[in-house]
Amino acid sequence: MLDPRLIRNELEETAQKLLKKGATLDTSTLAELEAKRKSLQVKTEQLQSERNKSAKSIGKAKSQGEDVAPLLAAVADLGDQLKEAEASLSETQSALDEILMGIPNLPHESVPYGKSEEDNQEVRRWGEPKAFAFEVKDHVDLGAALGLLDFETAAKITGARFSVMTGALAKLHRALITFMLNTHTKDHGYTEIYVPYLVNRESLTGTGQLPKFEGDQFVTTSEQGYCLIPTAEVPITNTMRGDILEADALPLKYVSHTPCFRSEAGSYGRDTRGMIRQHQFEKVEMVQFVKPEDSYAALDRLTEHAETILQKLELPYRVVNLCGGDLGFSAAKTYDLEVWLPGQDRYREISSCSNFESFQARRMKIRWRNPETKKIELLHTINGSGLAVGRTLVAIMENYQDEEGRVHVPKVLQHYMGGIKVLDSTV
RNA sequence: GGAGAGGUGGCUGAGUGGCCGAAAGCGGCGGUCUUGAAAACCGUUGAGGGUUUGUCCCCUCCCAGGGUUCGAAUCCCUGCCUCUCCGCCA
Repeated sequence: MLDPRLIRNELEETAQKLLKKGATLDTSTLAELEAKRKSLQVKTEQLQSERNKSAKSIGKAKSQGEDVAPLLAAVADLGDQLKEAEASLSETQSALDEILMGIPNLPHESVPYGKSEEDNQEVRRWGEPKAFAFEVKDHVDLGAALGLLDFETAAKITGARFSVMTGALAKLHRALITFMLNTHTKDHGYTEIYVPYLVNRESLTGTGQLPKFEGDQFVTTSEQGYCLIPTAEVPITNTMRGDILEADALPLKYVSHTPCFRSEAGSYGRDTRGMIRQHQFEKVEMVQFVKPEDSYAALDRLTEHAETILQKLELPYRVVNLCGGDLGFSAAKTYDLEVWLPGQDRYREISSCSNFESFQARRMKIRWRNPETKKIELLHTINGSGLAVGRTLVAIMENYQDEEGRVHVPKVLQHYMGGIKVLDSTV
């Protein structure tokens, strides 16, 4: 959520900034509602004050044994007036809140202008896409030939956009998770955390998936209406919901492996082949709670932490600064890591590292005591994938294939694989 | 699933209709003392919002949402959560 003060005092400038993100504000409706809220609030508080005063004097009179009947008569209709005023105030306030909760975060000034993926700005590249002396296969063909990756069976069990992995491929998938978690906990100072995979609606509202993106979630029909997490960002960030953190506890850095569930509504026909876009996938996620002044430096560090995984796996990638139009709802700035996929002859997103500034913290009331101002202030949240495990597996399969259709195991993963160095039809 | 107890400020914990935004203790902060520190003593210390930018006033908040009442932390209803015992279970 944006600071309501921006809507009150800097409405036009805010609307202007949101254009970069491709969002338009209905400024006249907002201004109207805000004016209404103001007058209703003043009126309501006046009535409340009156009620408090009269209640107090009645109490005093009663304790002195005076006749309170005339006093009671004087406030007879106050209750109804107050009830009415409170009702219209809360009505106006919720109308305002509903709009406010649907306004995306403002983009940081360093975010480039643009409408889509095409306009993202390449920041840097690492590694050189390998030149293959043979016709490369994509991961689907490689996996099928090895007999380790099976989409038909997944479709039978469940439906489209699911996969079944067996044997050494399933093991490699698991090895990746352990490798990533170990790297972030040992080398990058993150605390591993295990969280629920079903969350309530407050949590999804806190990080920004609700109310606007209900259609993207898998909602259960349980009594509580729990939702499957679309990313570990949701449960991890919400661990601190409503908390006030001490300055010396910051930054807090958490890493977690969870499955992620996404309905992929609206992506029909995109990436229908293979494991790139699934309803269920594993992800290792890093989340940090940081002081506002540190958040952009922390975003750079966190992005590097994600890059480290790709570098250790020796997978070529590039970093892009997302343009305004491609930026997510809650993000002020996002770096995407895109890994080279020989099967597609292009770079594909494998991690998304974002600074949300105080946008999520305001929704969740996550605050800290600032020793300098001696005040309680909102902190900043940042997070990033480190990495999307399924896509990393795809990248390994395609980048480490050989002419015989075998897949070599990256050096850093070999000791997680119990000595298996090559995935061929015998493993 | 059955039975019971309970949710109060950073923490512990008192408060069963008005004098309660809330005792007391701990913690935090400031001070006295001290070469410095500790101890002791004194003082201070919740959050959000409105109005105003005048620390002057006002409002809201004692799990959440309703209700009763002139007046609710306190009474009633619903929900959520925690704890104890029994049952069941990975």
